[in-house]
Amino acid sequence: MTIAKFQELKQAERDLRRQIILDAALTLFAAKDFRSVTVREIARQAGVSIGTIYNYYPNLTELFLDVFLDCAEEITHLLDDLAPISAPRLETLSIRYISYLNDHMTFYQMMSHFMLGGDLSPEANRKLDIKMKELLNRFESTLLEADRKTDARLTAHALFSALNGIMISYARYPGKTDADIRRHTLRLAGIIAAVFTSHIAERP
Amino acid sequence: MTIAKFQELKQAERDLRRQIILDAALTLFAAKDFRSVTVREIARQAGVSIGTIYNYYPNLTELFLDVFLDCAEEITHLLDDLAPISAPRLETLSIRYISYLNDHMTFYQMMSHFMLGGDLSPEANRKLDIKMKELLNRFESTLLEADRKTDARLTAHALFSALNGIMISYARYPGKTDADIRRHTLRLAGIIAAVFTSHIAERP
Amino acid sequence: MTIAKFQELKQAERDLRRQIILDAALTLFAAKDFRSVTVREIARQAGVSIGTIYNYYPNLTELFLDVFLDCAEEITHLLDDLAPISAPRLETLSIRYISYLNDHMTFYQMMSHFMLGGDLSPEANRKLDIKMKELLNRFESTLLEADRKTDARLTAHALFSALNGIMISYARYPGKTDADIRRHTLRLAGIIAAVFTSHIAERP
Amino acid sequence: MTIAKFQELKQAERDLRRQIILDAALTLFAAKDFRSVTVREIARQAGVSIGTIYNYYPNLTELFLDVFLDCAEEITHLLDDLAPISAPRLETLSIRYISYLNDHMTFYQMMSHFMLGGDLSPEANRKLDIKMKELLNRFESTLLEADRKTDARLTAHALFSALNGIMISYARYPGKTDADIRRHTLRLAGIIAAVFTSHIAERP
DNA sequence: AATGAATGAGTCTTCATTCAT
DNA sequence: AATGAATGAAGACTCATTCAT
Repeated sequence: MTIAKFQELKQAERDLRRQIILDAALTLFAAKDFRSVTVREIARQAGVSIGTIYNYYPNLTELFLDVFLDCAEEITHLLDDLAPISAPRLETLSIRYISYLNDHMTFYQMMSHFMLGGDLSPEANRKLDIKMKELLNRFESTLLEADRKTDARLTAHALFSALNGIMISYARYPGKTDADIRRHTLRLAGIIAAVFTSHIAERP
Repeated sequence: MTIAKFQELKQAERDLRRQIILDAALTLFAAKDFRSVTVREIARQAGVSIGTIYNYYPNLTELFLDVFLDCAEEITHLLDDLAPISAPRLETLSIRYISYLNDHMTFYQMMSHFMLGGDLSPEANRKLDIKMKELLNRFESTLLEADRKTDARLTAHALFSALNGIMISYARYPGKTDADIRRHTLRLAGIIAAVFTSHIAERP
Repeated sequence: MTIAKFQELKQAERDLRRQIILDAALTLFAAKDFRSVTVREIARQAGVSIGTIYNYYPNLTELFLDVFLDCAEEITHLLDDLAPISAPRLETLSIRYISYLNDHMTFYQMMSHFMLGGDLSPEANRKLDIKMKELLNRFESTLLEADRKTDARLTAHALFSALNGIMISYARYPGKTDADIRRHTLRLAGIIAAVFTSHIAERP
Repeated sequence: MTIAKFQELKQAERDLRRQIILDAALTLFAAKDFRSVTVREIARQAGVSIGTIYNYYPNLTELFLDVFLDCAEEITHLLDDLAPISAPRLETLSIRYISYLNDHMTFYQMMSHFMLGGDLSPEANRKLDIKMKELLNRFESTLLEADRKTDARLTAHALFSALNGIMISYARYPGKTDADIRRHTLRLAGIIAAVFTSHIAERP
């Protein structure tokens, strides 16, 4: 029993340090393109040695992936809490998603990185796929709640895609402030939500 | 007069070599992630020296950007030729755009790279903005043709975004072949086109 | 008395664990170059922690040396058992020695490592010298038995050298199997033994 | 014609710099175990940048191998010049070989390294084999000159082995100076030569 | 204008060793 | 005495860019 407790504490400490490393990485990502962040920087920011980083992750890519997965989980939960909310579900969902992306551009950059190019280990690939599927599920279930007649899966894919495209198209806008961009991307999210909502509603 | 001719030829030669370099880069991009292509590789593929490349471009980024701009121009023209086509304009536009992206993943990767992170010179930024606006214009004009009452500009942004998001979401799909991905992404393009079309039509 | 017993057991346990570590190292050496074997690997193979290894050895080099000394002792004893054997002593000795080297390339690699380069502590050096001398003694005594008139010490050195050189020259042979190499090295051992035997016999 | 000259000079310059790098490496090897010499050190010693080293060699191993091959060629030629020398050929050959090894311990260490463990590319392996065979040929031809009846090839292998073993056995000798070691190893070389010579002579 | 060798800062990663528990 | 996470110095190697020819 005591030993079990000890093990538990050990694990808790390990989890904590892992979290410290993740947070350090995330902090750095906020300041610059995540691809240009080095192990040394992360180590310094986390207040641990370089070796420790490799004690928790086999390589940088896996660390980056973990940051991504953490974010994916966070946004997934945020969309979960949507459930009790009443009316225009699609709009709330869309707004919330795009709002998150505005606040976490790194997440979006990583999504682009891993979904388009990233050479991941099979195991890492599996983890990525699972998390992406979970995220997608929130869109699907929200659509099902809005209209049970729709082919939810496919429409969910379309909606998910549509929202994801907003940032790639407008995260960068000549001479606009972050606030401008947020306003514009949220407006687009609203339009897309409206378009999909009307599409569903229109069905007899 | 003779001198003018000489200058002209000189310029033609220069343009040709520049095109050779661009083609070499594009060829390499077809085989691997553009971020991992080196100057040396491009030089070898183009049959010129490294120095020559720097004679045409101040740095690698500008060369990459030029490849991107070339592709942007190409797809813009492809969407132009749509004009004479009658009926379901939105669908044709969407299918054609996504079809191009399937064939030119590098273009899409670069769009993601430059739109999200790329540190470009002001001049490069300007060129990028112009080309992106031209591309966007095709979406806007197509929408206007479909329905003059819509707030075309904003809806065009939404549609453009929606389509762009397809690739980031599904260019990579666990255990699917390129053909599978093409089929799925084109289907999603169709759905998005349909959704936008029905949205427009429904207006009184 | 009881305390003495306790101490004795303690020591026995210590010796056992030390042996376990040595065996683990030897097992790993069978699979790969000993210089590329890490403490971590040895620890895992032995089923002990890294710290424990440093409890028995001040550093990796001393552990490697201990493995080497163990092997040296083993081969020395193998050559000892030669005593009762009658006739062509030199040949039997040579064959047996080279046969051992074929089976324990690590021993040979270590001999090369420690004899040529290894920076050892004075204490370690002393241990190495003693064991090498013991091994050499077997060659000397065998020579003396074969012919009491020879300057056995020097000829023993020459024979020992001659045999040692076989492996460095032919342990690696382009496109040959282990069996081929064993056959060839044993044949060379035979020749060298014959050469030395005839040299001794020829004396008036 | 002029262009040819130009190319020739270019190549000469390249060869020269390559030689400078090789010499730098050899100089460092004289002071410490060649396995502990770093790229940085070689670059500094050669007065070139790290990058330049990699401009001439794909990796450190190939550079080390080249140093080895150069030495192998050198000693091979030294043994060649033996030809005009009259009588006790085997002894002269042996003495000269061991003398060279005393002066070039690095060569011997490398031989041990590459022959026992070194992971080389197939191409590198081929080069190594060729040079070793050339070296071995000198022993074979010397033996043939000494006695045409012997199975020269095999005896050459045995002699070559026997000499090679001298250094691994006595390059390091407790409390002896370099001069002592040289004296002892040369004496052993003499004995081995004598043993082989008498073996050959004794044949009817 | 074309060439391509030289540059070297900067990267990730390894691994023997330490030491608090 | 056993543990094993933390350490961080050190290494090999890359590659965009420069510049003398």
